[in-house]
Amino acid sequence: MKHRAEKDTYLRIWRTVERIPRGKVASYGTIAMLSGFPRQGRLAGYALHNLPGGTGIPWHRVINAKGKISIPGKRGEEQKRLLREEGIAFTRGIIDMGKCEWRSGTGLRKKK
DNA sequence: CTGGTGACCATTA
DNA sequence: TTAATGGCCACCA
Repeated sequence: MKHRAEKDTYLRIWRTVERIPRGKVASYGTIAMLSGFPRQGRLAGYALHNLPGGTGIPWHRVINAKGKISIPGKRGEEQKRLLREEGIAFTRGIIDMGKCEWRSGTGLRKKK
């Protein structure tokens, strides 16, 4: 095996998503940052879009920075349903960040 | 190589 | 408040 460098990028993101605890959510940008790619939320989205099924990775715990679901179509509806089952509250289709946003420790936070 | 697209984000007006 | 713009990376034709 030789070339696998590209997939490695996705694997990193998938691994980070796997770390999200139940009942919490994280934005694409956060996932990218924790994976070692600051300001590359697009990659997180791309990686999850290419996420194969049956991996057990909680892809539904990843949303955009606005606290909403970025996935169009049926897949998005399914995500909303899964999040509700985990106790995530939706207010007018928006998740209460700051309450449900996952932090990988006390050292990480959003700054303004 | 070039250009376009995407489950994004922060800044600016 | 909403819109528009730039940036950043990976993939595809």
